Amino acid sequence: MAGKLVIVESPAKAKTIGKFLGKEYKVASCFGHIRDLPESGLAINIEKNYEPEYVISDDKKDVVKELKKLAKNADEILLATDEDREGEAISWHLCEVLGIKPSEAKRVTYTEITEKAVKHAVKHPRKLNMDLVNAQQARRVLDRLVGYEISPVLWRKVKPQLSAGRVQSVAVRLIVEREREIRAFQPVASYKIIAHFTVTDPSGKKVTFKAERPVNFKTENEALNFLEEVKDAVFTVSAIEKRPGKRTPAAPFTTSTLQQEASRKLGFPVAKTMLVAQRLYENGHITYMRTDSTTLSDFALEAIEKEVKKRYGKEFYQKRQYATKNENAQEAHEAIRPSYIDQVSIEGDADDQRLYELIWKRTVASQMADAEIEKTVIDISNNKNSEVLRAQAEVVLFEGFLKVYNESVDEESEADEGAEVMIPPVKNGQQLPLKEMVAIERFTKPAPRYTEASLVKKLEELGIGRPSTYAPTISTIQKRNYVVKESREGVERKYKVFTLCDKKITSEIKTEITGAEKHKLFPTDIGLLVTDFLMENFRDIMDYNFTAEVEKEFDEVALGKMKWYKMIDNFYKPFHQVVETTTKEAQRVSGERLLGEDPASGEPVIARMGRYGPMVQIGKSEESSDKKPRFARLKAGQSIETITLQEALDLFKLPRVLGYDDAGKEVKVNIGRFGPYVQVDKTFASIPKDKDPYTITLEDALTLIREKEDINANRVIHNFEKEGIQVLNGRYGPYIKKGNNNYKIPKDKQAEYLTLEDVLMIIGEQGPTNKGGKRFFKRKR
DNA sequence: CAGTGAGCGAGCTTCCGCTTGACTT
Repeated sequence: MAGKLVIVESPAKAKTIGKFLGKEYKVASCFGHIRDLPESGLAINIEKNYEPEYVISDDKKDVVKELKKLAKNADEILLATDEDREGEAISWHLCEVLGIKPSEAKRVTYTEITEKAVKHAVKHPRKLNMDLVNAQQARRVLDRLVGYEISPVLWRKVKPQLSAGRVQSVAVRLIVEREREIRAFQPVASYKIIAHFTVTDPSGKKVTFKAERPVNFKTENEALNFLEEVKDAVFTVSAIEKRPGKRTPAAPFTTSTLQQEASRKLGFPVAKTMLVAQRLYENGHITYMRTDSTTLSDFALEAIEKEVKKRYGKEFYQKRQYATKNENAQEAHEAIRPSYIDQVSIEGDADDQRLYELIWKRTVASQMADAEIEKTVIDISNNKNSEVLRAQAEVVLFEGFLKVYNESVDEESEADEGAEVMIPPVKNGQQLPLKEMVAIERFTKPAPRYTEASLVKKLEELGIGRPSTYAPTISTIQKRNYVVKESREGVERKYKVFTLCDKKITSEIKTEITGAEKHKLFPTDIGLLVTDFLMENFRDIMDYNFTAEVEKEFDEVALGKMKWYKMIDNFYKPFHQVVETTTKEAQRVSGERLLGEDPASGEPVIARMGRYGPMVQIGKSEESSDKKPRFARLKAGQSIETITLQEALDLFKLPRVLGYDDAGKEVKVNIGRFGPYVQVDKTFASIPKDKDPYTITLEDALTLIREKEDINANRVIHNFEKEGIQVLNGRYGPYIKKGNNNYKIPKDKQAEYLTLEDVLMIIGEQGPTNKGGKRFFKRKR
């Protein structure tokens, strides 16, 4: 049955468009890129104008087979991939694979997925834009050259298995530099003056409100002097100012802003946001979730107008167009919005519903009126000096979009000490009885550490990365162990408070917790080391403007003003030279730091990067003597750059013998590759996070060992020694193990009653579930 | 799973952007 074949990228989109076009058209999906450079090897022919070698990706073999079949039976093929650089390239790859001459390809694009737009689009195909395709090839080749030439340098000079890339290395640099800023930060103390006044409101009720000195006093002395001066002062209202203001709603969601808001409002990590959004998209609840555009289609605008007027009244409606801020935006999709605005809520689990609700509110609010605000500022003077205290309050006169949605901000503002937002009506010249005044010591704060979402925001501002890669980039830099997401407990800090009450001044020292962090990104030692190395040797690539600059050149290629391989050549020649000289001349780096002398032996104590991570050692291996240095690995949260001599020496308290069990065997505690553990004979038991290997009691350690022995005793269900096959109890229930391969036990069989014949049959029928161990899982990444 | 901190190694590791799977050592 001949017909027309339309190829789009996403299967969910194929379904929607298929409905619009009817039986005459077959709409299929190619699931994104179908070909790419092979994973291993450079696969770029430097001599032949950087000709890339493309292969069909393993996971796309079936897709391509299916598309070929459909193409053979079609009398017309329409390439309807996304309208951006990558989409154009995907269409070109489809041509190459399906045997279509690029000059004869029929390229279809539309900006809005409505029946009218799509039907019009398939009737008016254009030609393939080879300049745009070449800009994509340049992008792809550049990324491969950068990644696959710098990474091996790191293997030789720092540590095997490391990676570098145009996006990830800069992301790590941001975190490294922020951390160094924070470490170097010296808090500066100052004194904040807060006064509380009590007045009687018209109904006769006593109301207390707060006023502050706009600027803090620099020193304790100044603050105390001020309190002394005003001890007997009379306070009066010296000015009242009312200022109208307004607030404007935020633009509809892009991938980046959705990730930020879901993080702030719902506490989602970016990967979770994308997972949930994907589900909402596949179920037809929202538009595409990987987008850099804030544009709403005419269809959506109309629906939102109707919804706002119906739900809130027409004074709440205001039509708005949002220009996309990001210069790099490709705008192949709409903003992220509900597919059907009249659906306020959807079916699904709690996460689905919360994210949908967020998207609904943001979308609707974006087409609503400004909120009108009245800001009141009251100045309070006294008769003892010229200082002015200020009380501020905000009243919302008209809610506007705030009725639906209010965007959050990144930095949690300082905890307000019992602030009274409402100010009772007071008159100019009115005397105000002082209830209490405090001078409280405050400290300046360093720039905040990045969260996953605030890092995405920063990357987007720099034009680095794309909506489809923000979440994967964040997980890559964590997987490579350049960065860890952690919560850390703060430290106690003392601060002074002077209180003026009933004409007496009292002083007090209080403590607060400072520097506590929740789910923030911290660089690891290897992240610090690699960033320093790259900054030293590949400063151009690490420049925050590198991507923006090459993007300009990709644009030149896309406009046909420059040949793509010429552009790459201009970059590669000097770049490769740097790779060569760095490989030849750069020293191996280990971040070695001398901490001091071991008081017991007089040997030097050194912190450095070892083969298995950051470590400290006492003594050096000298060729002349056969004395061996002692080693210990750093604990989580410790860093080569900041560890002190004492902290380093403490690490050598392990391994230690806690005592002996009933049978007189040694109970040992140590920290291994997988964390702290207790050992008796050949039984190892991990020490759970809530216990410390330095302080764990013999009793607790023995309990852990007994529990572990129990598990071990129940581990082996059957052992067919001759055949080298075992039936074992694993983390996910019983399984069969032969050599390094594992096999599932069919659901209708009970592990206990399996005979050797049963087991052999299962092995014969099944492929191993893990394909010989590591490889299988590595590939999935 | 589990000590390590290498001089002689074999062979391997790695990028960024498009898109969704299939189901567990």
